[in-house]
Amino acid sequence: MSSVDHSKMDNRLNERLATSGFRFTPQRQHVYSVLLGKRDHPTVEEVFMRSKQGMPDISMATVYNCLDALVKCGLVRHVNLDRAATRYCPNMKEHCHFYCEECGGVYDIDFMAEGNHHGLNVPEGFQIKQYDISLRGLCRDCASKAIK
Amino acid sequence: MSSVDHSKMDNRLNERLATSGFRFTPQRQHVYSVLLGKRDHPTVEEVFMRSKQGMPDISMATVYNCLDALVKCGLVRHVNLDRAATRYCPNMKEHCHFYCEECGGVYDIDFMAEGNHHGLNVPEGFQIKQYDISLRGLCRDCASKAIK
DNA sequence: TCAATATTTGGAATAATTCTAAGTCTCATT
DNA sequence: AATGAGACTTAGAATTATTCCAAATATTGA
Repeated sequence: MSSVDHSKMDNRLNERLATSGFRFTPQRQHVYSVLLGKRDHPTVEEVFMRSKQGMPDISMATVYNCLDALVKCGLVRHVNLDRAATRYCPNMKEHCHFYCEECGGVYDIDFMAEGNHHGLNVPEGFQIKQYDISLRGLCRDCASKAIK
Repeated sequence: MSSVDHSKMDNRLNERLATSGFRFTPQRQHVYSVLLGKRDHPTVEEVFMRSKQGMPDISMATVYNCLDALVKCGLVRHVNLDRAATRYCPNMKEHCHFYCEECGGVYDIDFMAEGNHHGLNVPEGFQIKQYDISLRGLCRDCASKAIK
């Protein structure tokens, strides 16, 4: 038995894709399972390398396409931390990311009522030097145009 | 009289550069004044174009260098919102960024005790669809190595 | 099964960022 | 004021990330 429950994952994936108007394809299934398999916030390049192990003919363009579809249907988040390549994260629980300026590692940080840093459950020994909060959505003008 | 107080700005800039081990140069001064002049979160390309108006011989590499120096000495923040180019912001007050998915505009959002969205002063009519919080610093391993 | 259309593929094209080497400037020290 | 060391700027090449494109293929609903 693998670490990921495939039938359950596929149902979830199929449903989410469908409600966003996307089709269910082996490539999207595979890329999603790759993300679930190792939750280390890989770059597109890394997802591509890992995906090729089980699906040697998959192309880079398809990996981009799959990741975009997964983000658009709410199964994956994309994370922009520095000026380097975008990273991907299949953890959709409310959480934030800690980026280590020294080693480049990315860690998930949960929110907690009793967290040690204003509700953030920052692990012992981690030093926060800076934080950023960004919101996405529609500005007033675009929101009012969207209604019409 | 220009909209920016140059003597005051130069003092501030000179001091900050010096304490971070950087030199004060006309290019850094100019790039900083360009950022202060129009606070619309420009990309490097945009900063380059604007900088050339008052300093026609400045090069792209220098703009990158200047922006990096300004970020490192704490006068400017760099903002990564989507997969597009990095943007820059000279507002060092505590605030966060709102990115409009439709028009691509970027707006500063202040924190307020009486804010309407959990302490965020989101303007009337703006629709928040998603938010991201990211922290930067040192992870446990890198922090312990840094002490030695 | 069939048609319509979404997706995949590989490669080319574009865009963002970094690197390099040579010349120039700044600053501290004479 | 001259000098030397090192930081900075410049232009362009190189690299890296991402998007675009057109043809082939796969998926879905009728």
